[in-house]
Amino acid sequence: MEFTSLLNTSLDLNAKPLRFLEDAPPPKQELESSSIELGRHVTMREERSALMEELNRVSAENKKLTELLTVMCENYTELRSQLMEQTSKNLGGVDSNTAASRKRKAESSIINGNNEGTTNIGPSESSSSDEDSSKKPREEHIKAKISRVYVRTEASDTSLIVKDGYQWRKYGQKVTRDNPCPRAYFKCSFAPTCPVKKKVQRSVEDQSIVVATYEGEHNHPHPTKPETTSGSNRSLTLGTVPCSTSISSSGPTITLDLTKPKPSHDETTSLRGKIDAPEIQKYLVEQMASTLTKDPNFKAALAAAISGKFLQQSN
DNA sequence: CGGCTTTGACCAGCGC
DNA sequence: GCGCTGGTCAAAGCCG
Repeated sequence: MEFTSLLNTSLDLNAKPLRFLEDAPPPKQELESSSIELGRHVTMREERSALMEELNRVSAENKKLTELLTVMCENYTELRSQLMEQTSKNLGGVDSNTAASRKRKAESSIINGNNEGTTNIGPSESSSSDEDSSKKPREEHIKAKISRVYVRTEASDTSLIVKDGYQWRKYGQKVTRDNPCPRAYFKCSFAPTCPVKKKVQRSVEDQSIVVATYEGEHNHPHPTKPETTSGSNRSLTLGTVPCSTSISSSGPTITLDLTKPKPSHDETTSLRGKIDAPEIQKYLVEQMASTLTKDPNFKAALAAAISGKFLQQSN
């Protein structure tokens, strides 16, 4: 998703820190000398009021950022739903042979270096696509249909259920060699002919993260009503809006996936109210922070921006 | 009673 | 060829 086309995500480091440096009371030594110069006219009350003012400004900015995040999520939701509709229109029928056939070799080449075995949660595990980009077009066809979703749940929650709005039927569970946590296999049961499969397994390194791997594309519209997976409410979601971070197979893009279950027209409006709930906002911020801090690209960009600002300031 | 989950058995790919 | 492994099948049991 092209968030950058919707929002200016550049780091505006001038916003807080520099203004803070300008407005905030000077360091202790300077404060002493300046207070001497000013004849001790700077009272503690003035200092406090300045701090309060700064605090209010930061709070307002925080609120503004929260609203920005909400808008961003809504835009993403809308775009994704549009994409899903277009995809379902263009791909009315999906080649079921590729989904049904046992293609362990091709699959392992796709999954290798991704999450299998290493289970690195972060952008370094961008999926497979880069490694195999020089290989056969058939693999490109397959990889286009494989996506990965990371969902943070409680580590104590042993259920491998990821609510995404679709209806899934569990057809198997297996303990794999690389991961002591069992892997669950699901088929889409919303439409009998739907070839989509889903594998759900906990991450080795962080058991609070559940990795859901989707294979294939739904050949039916998204259920209008949010479905509870397998009729169970055991999965950890926030009300009816399961929030998850997802890393698509098409690249290392990190997205905040709020489309599961995808809201319908009237639900889109109600989504705003759900997102406005404090617990949702808190969770969103946590998810965002978690995702961003795990992204080396973000860290590098942040470090470059900060160092750049320091250099600029020193000059 | 229908749909779902569980779980052991089976199958196929892969490496040695 | 054999063993290991991941993926799937299908019977049995559970549940609303």
